[in-house]
Amino acid sequence: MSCESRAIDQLRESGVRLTPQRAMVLEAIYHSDGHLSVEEVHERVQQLSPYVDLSTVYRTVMFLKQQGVIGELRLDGQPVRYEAVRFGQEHHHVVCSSCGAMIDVASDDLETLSELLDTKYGFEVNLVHLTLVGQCPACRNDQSR
Amino acid sequence: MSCESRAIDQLRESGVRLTPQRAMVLEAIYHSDGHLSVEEVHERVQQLSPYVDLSTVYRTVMFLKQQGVIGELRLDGQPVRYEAVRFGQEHHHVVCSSCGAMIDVASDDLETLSELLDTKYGFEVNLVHLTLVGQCPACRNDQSR
DNA sequence: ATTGCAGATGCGAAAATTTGCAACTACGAC
DNA sequence: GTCGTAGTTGCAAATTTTCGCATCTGCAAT
Ligand SMILES: [Mn+2]
Ligand SMILES: [Mn+2]
Ligand SMILES: [Zn+2]
Ligand SMILES: [Zn+2]
Repeated sequence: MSCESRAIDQLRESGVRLTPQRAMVLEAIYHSDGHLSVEEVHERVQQLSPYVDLSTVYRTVMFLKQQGVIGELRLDGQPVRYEAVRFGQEHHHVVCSSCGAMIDVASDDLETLSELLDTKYGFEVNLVHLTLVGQCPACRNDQSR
Repeated sequence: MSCESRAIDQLRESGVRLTPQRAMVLEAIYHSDGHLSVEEVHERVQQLSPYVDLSTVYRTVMFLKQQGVIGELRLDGQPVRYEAVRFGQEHHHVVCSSCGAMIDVASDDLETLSELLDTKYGFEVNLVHLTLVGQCPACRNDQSR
C-alpha cells in the first residue's frame, strides 16, 4: 500500500479518470518530502515513463490541485511548487518577506476563519496549503532599531 | 489631488524610487475600478507614454505589490490581475470553485487570524487582498441534492 | 546647479506556461 | 469481453513571463 493510496481513493470516489500519467505525477509528488517544481515533477515522472510530456504535467498538477490532493506554493521570484496533501498533516505557510524564512502553520489555526466565512457569507471555504507573507520575529526586531 | 496620492506618499516614505513608469502604472490601476490584467495595464500606460515596455510593467506590478499599494488576484485559468489597495477599502475575496461567483471579504474578518499568527508564531503578517476558494451558498445546495 | 551612482528601463532573447488538435484510452454500459 | 464515447495525451506552435545587459535616471550629497 503506497503512501498516496488515500489520495487515489479520493480521486476514484469523485469519479474522475485515473490515468497512468495522473498516477505517476501523484506518485512523484507523494514520494517526495518537499515542495517540487513542475520541472522536477516532470523529471521524476520521466524516470518512470519517458514519453510523458511536460504539458501533461502542467495540466495534471492543476487537476490534482483542484481535486485537493496536492497543494501549491507560489513565492515571488520562484517557480511554482507542489506538495502532497497528506491526511493529518494539512498545513499552511507563513513566509518572511525580509529573510525568506518559512514556517508551517497548523491547519486548525484557520478554523476560526473558516467558520466566520461560513456564518457571515455562507461560503464553505477549502483552505488548502495557503501561503501568507509577513515578517518573522527576528526581522521584526532588526527593523525596529 | 489624484486618487493615488496616498499610495505615492507611501512610496516616498519608504524611500524607493518614484519613476514616471511607476507613477503611470499606479495611475492606470488606481484610475480603474476593477481588477486589471498586466496586458490591460500596459495598454493604458501606453496611452500615456508609448515606449513603456511590457517587461517594465511586469516588473512594476511586482514591485508595487511588494510595496503593498496594489493587490493581486490569481484565479486558475485566468490571467493575473491587479487592483488598487485603497485606504479604508482593504478587502479580500472568496471565489466559488463551482460557479465562479466572487465576493468581497472585509479586511477585519482576518483580524483574528492575524492576531493568532502573531501570538503563536511571532509573525506579523501582511494580509493584502487574499483570494480563498470555496463553495457559494447556492452551489452548496445544488451539490447536496 | 552639478555630480555620482545604485537602481530602473528598454530591448532582444530565453524560459516558462498554455493551447489546438488529431490520436488515444479509461471506464461504464451492454 | 467488446463497444462507444467523453475526457486525456503527446506534440507542435502560440503565448506569456522572465532575464541579461547596455544605457539611462532619480535623488541624495555637495
Ligand atoms: Mn507545505
Ligand atoms: Mn479585489
Ligand atoms: Zn525574517
Ligand atoms: Zn457557486
